[in-house]
Amino acid sequence: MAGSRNTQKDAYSLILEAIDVGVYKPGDRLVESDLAERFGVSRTPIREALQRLETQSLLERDGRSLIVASLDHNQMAELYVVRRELEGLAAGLAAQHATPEEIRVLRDMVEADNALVDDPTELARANRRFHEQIHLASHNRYLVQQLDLVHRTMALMATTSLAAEGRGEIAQSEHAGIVDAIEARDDQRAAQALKDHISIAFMTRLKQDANSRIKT
Amino acid sequence: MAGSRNTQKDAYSLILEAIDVGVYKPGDRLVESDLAERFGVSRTPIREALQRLETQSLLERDGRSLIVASLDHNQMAELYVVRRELEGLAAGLAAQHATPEEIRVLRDMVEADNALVDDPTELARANRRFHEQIHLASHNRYLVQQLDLVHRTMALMATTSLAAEGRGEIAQSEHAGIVDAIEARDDQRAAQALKDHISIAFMTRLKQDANSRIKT
DNA sequence: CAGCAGGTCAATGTATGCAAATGTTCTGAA
DNA sequence: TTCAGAACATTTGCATACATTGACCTGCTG
Repeated sequence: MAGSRNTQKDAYSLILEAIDVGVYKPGDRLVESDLAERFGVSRTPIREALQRLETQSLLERDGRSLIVASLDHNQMAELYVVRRELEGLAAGLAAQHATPEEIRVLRDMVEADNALVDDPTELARANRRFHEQIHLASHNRYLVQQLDLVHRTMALMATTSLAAEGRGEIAQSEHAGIVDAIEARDDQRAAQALKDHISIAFMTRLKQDANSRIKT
Repeated sequence: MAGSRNTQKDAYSLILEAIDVGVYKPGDRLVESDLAERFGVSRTPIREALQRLETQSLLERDGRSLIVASLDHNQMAELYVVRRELEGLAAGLAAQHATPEEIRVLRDMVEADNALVDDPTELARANRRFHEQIHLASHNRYLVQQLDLVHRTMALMATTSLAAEGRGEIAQSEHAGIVDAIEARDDQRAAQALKDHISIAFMTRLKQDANSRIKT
């Protein structure tokens, strides 16, 4: 009976979270009946959840069955190109449309997150919240939607670039610069700052990958 | 038995097409059992299709049931902002990564489409193919995916901007300019040309809407 | 006459059964 | 020993039956 924490969450969120946490890793096969049993529901809602995840390309077909999608180097590079552009757009729009309250929240977040620079896991979570706040400040629901998709896809990448030595501090100062630009209502600078931020994050990730390859 | 054109298409494509063609218009309620009967399948595949369409925000919930989403003025504006940016990115990437064959196909398309300037319906179809070809030429699967989403959402807008008087010819010359830039491998110019093209299309649509409002 | 309560009905959400397809393993022969 | 083929097991896809919930309609009461 230990596992019977029947939260009200639907199958979709449950599976998504399981992927996010790493219960299911890229390449793993997801069997409907297994999931149904694990979550204590029938196959029907599981099927629906799986199809939704497939349309978001978090899952992909391998023959007839579904496996957790994995990102090779090319896919990562392609994803970062799109992410860079969309995040840049979001920052620019945020500089134009964010309310004073939203900007204040961003500022507060940066300050609060300074305390987390030594905890990569928590920092990653905070980082996600920060970026999401910028997305919302763009006041463009389609942009928010598309960036959600991008970030969900990024969950397929094993590590966070914030785990890199010293990356936390630097990312924090970049965040501060982005908020400065938004506060100054300078959309060009905000967009550029966020694009640069993403580029650096990507480079950091590439270096991490290069290291882990050699270690293995 | 006339209606028994049992194409191999799945429920998802069938419903999508029905929305595209205008069988179901924004605001219409989609009832599972009706669709099941109409397409000669059970509710199960219909449900799955509906959920997929919902995650793509082509359908939205109204209470417990699903209706075809509709775009108000704000949503249209927001959508065009995102579209402009993504299409611009696609053109820039196409200028960098398109193969000579892909560029040749684009060039041929523009020439062939010159014959269609007086048939808005056909021109709209051709236009879609042209843009899709540019998306593919970007060689970025995530960008293609996101632009697919944008274009599907645009199906919710009633008219095509190509129906406007004289818009066909002008759009054609804009297309030619975009291909020129891609062929010259000038990604900046390609991106800007496509962005401008989208801006003009948006303005055209706004004017159309303004007219139809008064007429009504 | 208006508003509320109760009931009825229709549509959604869930479970389960069945058939078809796919992948796997075991056996037999070259 | 290896490869081919067939039987078998697993899993998906679809259909149908059942449960549940929300909406609407009617009738009663203030």
